[in-house]
Order: sequence, then C-alpha cells, then structure tokens
Amino acid sequence: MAQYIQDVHDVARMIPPGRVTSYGAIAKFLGLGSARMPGWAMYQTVSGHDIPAHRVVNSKGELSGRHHFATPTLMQELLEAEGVQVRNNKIVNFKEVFWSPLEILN
DNA sequence: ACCGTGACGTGTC
DNA sequence: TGACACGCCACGG
Repeated sequence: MAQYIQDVHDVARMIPPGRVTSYGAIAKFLGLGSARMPGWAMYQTVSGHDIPAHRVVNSKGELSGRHHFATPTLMQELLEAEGVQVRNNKIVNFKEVFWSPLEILN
C-alpha cells in the first residue's frame, strides 16, 4: 500500500472526537499535490483499522463521502453521536468544529 | 500507453 | 450566491 495512504489514515486518526477536518487541509498538511488524493486514500479505508472517516469532509463542510459508508446515513449518525450538528448533509457551525492537522504541532 | 472517473478545491462569470 | 470550468493526481479497464 502506498505510503501517503498510511499518512492520510494516520492524520484521520489524530482528529479529536467532535471535530472535523477537510481533505484539502490534510493534503496541505502532508504536502500532497491534490486534494483528490486524501479522498482516494479514504476510499481505501479498511474496516478494522479504527479510522474515523466520518470526521473528514470537503471544504464546504458537506458530507460528500456518505455514500461510501455502510448506509448513506451512517456518517451523519456518527457525527451527531459526537455532538456535531448536521443539517442537509452539511455540518452546522462548520467553522467552529473545523480542526486543522497543523494544531497537532502545538 | 490512453482514457474516464472521483470521499476535492479554487477561480470566474 | 450559485452554477460551471478547470487543474489536480492516482487507479482501473
């Protein structure tokens, strides 16, 4: 498996519960050329690796990856279970719950 | 090797 | 604002 996929998964595991980040933020953090790469990496997510893929959304706070979960509503349910408000497949107060991987350096 | 596709993001109109 | 175009890059057929 490609190394950058491992890196993306590692970053995803660093996301604190109740917070979310974006594919672009991960791409920037890892120095990847395209935001599509984290997206593809999450697509490679294997169950049993403890990867909170539901905490990664696009730059608008939309749950663009919900169709890749067991059920289309699972992603929203997992987020709401952590206290993240979701409305119309979009995260409410996205700016407030957004978490940048750069914060891990503090 | 070529082409279409995609859990994306930014710039235009 | 919102729809659309384009750049981006890995992967499968």
